[in-house]
Amino acid sequence: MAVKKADRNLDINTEAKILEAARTIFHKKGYAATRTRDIAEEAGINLALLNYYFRSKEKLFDIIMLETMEGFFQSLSVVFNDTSTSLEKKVEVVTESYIDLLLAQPDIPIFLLNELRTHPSEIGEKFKMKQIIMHSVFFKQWQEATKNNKNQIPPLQFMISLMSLIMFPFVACPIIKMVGDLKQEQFNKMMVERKKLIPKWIKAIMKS
Amino acid sequence: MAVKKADRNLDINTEAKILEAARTIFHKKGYAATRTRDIAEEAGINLALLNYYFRSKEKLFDIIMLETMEGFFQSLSVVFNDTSTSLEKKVEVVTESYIDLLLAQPDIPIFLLNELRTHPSEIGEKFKMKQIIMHSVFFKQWQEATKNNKNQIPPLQFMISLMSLIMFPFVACPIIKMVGDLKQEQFNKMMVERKKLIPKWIKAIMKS
DNA sequence: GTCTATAACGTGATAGAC
DNA sequence: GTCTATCACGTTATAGAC
Repeated sequence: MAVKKADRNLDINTEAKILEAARTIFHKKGYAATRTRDIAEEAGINLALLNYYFRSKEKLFDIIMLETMEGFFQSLSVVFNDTSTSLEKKVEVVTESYIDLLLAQPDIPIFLLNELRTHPSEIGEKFKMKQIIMHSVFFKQWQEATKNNKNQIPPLQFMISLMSLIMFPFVACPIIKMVGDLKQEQFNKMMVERKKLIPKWIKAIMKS
Repeated sequence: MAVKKADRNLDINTEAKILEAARTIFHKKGYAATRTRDIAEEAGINLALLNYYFRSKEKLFDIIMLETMEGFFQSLSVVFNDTSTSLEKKVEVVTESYIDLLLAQPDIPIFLLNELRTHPSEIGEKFKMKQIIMHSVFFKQWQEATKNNKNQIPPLQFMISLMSLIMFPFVACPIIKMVGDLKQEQFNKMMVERKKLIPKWIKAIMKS
């Protein structure tokens, strides 16, 4: 018997509803600008229930922050440590998968960067990002590929540049839309084009 | 007659002291996380005095937001519209001047980007950034220089990439310091090295 | 588990003396 | 102009009925 659902959340439990709402609001507005009332309303439940499940705004935020960082760095770790693909292929895959990820969730980068800066938390420190990135297969391949260049680019500089080209446009989205006079749809189309451009540019940089 | 000064602000007027304090705190924490009490304390004055001079937190913020945007885009506008320099020189100058600017005030980019995203204000709209950038001498020179390339890079894509390479490292500073295990001093040194790397990379990209 | 009502607290803003 | 004291309000968190 089909049941009409005004809200697709009706079939999941309350805890999950609150988590999904918290994710949405925190990502969009950041910790300080978020009110627990907004989250409760977004979840379609009462404010008291939020504290019943998660004790406090801070504890709820920590959960969202942790899962967001995990989700964000997991893709990177998987691609970077694939021993079966070439360096060039890795650049293509990481570009494409991150642009797809950010087209779906464009608020993630600035959320993470802003909270890491303004909202002191030990969660950031737990991540062994140094291990994930600086000791990855990707890095060894990159050093191998460039070891005969006359001016070898420092690995960290290269890594930062790749991530800059992929992520910064999403961070600067409001300004880019103003400068280029773009609607959201046109912005997204431009980011899809970037999937092809970035690997090409990276090749050019590596040969320089 | 020399006067001892525990605080270099003692010799400037109260309004200027409040503005300087507001700039510091807003840039560091953003609008929502800033309390007017913090600004008053930083300025070494009483909370009531802040409202006496600026009426409200919002009005004070608008002043800081406006001057910050002006300062940030002014450099760009000047460099981009210099008719006496070549395209390559412009890339060098804009890279160097912006990296110097951000070494002195590293919080500016993420402050601007985060506030433009989360804090609806009409100030952002006042800036004719489209005029400044898309109709600049820089852009005309760039189109001229690349018109014979087989795959001409769209101007906006190019512009975004240049700005990404310069600004994103400052936005991602906390993560970069974690990944690379760097102290602030080492991070700054790396950014100084980037002044030479970025123009070289941009040349490589233009030839691709 | 879920709600209503309210306590407890923090923050922006003002009144009024000096 | 500058301060102390306080108001007014919004927000987090809890008590207690159901």
